[in-house]
Amino acid sequence: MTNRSQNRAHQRPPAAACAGARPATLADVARAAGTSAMSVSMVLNNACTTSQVSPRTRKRIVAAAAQLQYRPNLAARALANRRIQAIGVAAVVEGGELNHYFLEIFNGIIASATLHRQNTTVFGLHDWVRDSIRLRDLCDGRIDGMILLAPTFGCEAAPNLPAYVPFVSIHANHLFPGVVNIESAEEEGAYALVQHLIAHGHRRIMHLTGPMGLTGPERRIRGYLRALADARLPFESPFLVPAGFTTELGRTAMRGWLARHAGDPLPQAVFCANDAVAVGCIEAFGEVGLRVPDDVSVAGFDDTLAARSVVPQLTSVRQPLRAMGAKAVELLLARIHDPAGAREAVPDPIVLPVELAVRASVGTPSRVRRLVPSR
Amino acid sequence: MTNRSQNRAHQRPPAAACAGARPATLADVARAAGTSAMSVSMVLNNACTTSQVSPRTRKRIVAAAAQLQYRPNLAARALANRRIQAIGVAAVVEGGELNHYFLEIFNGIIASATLHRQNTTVFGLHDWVRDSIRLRDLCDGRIDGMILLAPTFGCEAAPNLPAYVPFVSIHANHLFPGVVNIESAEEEGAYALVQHLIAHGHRRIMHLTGPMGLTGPERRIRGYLRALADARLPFESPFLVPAGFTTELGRTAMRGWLARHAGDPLPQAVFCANDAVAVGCIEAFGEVGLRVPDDVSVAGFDDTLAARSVVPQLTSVRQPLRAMGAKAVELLLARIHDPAGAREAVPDPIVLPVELAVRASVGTPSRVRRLVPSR
DNA sequence: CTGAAAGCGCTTACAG
DNA sequence: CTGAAAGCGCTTACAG
Repeated sequence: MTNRSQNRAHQRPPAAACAGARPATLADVARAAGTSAMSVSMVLNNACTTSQVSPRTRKRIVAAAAQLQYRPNLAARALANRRIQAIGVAAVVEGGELNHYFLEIFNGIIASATLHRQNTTVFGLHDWVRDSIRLRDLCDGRIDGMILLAPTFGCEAAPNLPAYVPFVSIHANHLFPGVVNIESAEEEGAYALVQHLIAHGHRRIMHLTGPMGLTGPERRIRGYLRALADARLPFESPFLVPAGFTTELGRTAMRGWLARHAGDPLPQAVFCANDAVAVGCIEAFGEVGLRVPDDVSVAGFDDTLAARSVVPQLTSVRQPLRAMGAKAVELLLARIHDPAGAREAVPDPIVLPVELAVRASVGTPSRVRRLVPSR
Repeated sequence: MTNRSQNRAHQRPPAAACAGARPATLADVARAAGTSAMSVSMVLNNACTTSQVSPRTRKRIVAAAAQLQYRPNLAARALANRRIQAIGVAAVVEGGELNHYFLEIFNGIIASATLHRQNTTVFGLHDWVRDSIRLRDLCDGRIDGMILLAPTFGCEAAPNLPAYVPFVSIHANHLFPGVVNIESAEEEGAYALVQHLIAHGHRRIMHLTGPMGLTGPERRIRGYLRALADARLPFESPFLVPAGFTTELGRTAMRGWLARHAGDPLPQAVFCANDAVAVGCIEAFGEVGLRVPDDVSVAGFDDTLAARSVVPQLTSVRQPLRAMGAKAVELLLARIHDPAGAREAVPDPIVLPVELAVRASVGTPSRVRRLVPSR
């Protein structure tokens, strides 16, 4: 008995079905079945080389494997196969946390990955540009491919991605050569949402924007402007208010606007860059006694869990985040299996449709309201 | 040139810093530096065997490794070291999604794991008991240890965990021999919360419970009952309402109660089993025109993102979910590094303190309200 | 100071 | 039908 297995023997009080202190290897199974490791490997993998194994031997092998609770060692298998059956997911951890947006997409990724028997490894980055090297260092055999969640490299700082690992991005801010990007029809979604507000009779429609310089927020602004123009509503620049992508920033932006515009006519409806911002916006209105949707309508974007966790629930634009995650996994696996072929078959970027999620936070316009300056 | 590297050469249009179509190996670096693989391994790992390497050789090795963008292959390393530098996180995917509770704990796990340079692999299970075998099959070298998130095996169905992989659980429903469980002071939290409601003047306090048969919900009920008793408030059984752990179930439970008890005095405050339930509860009140906190106070539990994403924000019991995730990683790593030793040093279960998160959803009691039956 | 060699546990041509 | 052998890319005693 080696020193190693002695240590292991002490690891835990003898469990019920503890078949041994050390996992069984192929050689162990071969020995128990009175055959060679090769035959065991063939049988257990249903491999279909020229070689065949007799039913008798096969039966003995299966029995021995079950008896020893044999599980092929993943590291050894990965080394021999040059595939580790795992995909990576890289996302930026903002303010120490992965957010709702991540959670939704990740749910799609993990469902699809599990279906395809792939492991999913999550990498939390601090900053896309600064962690570009880490991204590259992660390509050391621990994953077969990687999904980049909303990467925001500028054109000037293209990521240094190795050529021998396939990448797929979701909501990338820029397109990278060789990396398929999965997007959604954000401009159309924003357009439809604002049109919806207009159909409810709203005329003075504010937009709290996302962070500037990013593709997503810009598309939402374009949809907003186009919907106003098509409805022949005037664009009023005080109604285009920079916010960000968090509840905090939404609250601050709306609060600030109310303070600066005391006495001015309030917006009848606010289209927010995402659901989190909408929540902050509703809070800011609440602070000055305005109720949603009675006094003012508010709408979000993304339709994350947050949209359904607010009272009233948010009218929002449903991005197919789960589907986007699942799609990313499928594209990635196609490339992993056929690095040369899968490339041309796919349009780049892939754009998935969005749809309006109509809920309670949008009502009909109330009479013109203003905040009394003294308040 | 082998067939394999030919394929790889076509994988992507020539990238800027593409150092080669195939990742460099230790042998490649050794060749470039004019030395042996062993010396390269020693230098790159700062290994401290008896062996030494001269500064000149060392310099050549470092230069060659950088030039070739050498990254040690993880699978090969894992095979040689019997450690793959990864931990697993197993959680049940309910209704196709990982929830807020998962997200919070996972944020703690990934932060700590990243700090310790460990990969984090997420396994989505459908059912603890049915997937018990899958859990075992995952222990095939792909992870060095595993964290079980809120496992709910009954005593009758103890999981079949292999002895050679360490496990740590968080909020386990039962304790397993050899698995440290990390908990939080849920009963005390519930007690403090109800005490808080009482201090605000509430007397008729309802509790919407979590799923029956689980430790967490039971502890919350005990805290609730004890707080009532200590304040010499009568326990009224219609005020102990079974719900569940989702917004849906919270809404349904509250709605149902209101329908069944039309004309009865309403609760002044509702203590909900978690934040999601509280959101559902607020919605149900909203449907019959009752406002929170003006007409009725509502409090949650857990203090997940949901608690801060509702308007009004929820008074809740803050569970240190992030800290629990981080703690789990640390305990697990201690066991991985010292399977024999780390065991006794640690109390089991570990109980972390909770604290009250006071927000806007709890106010002072309004006069006695009843719903008109006709409504 | 340096390197040849064995071994980690698999897979896969290849030769009986 | 069956198995000995080489190889995947590392690490680590061990012998110069």
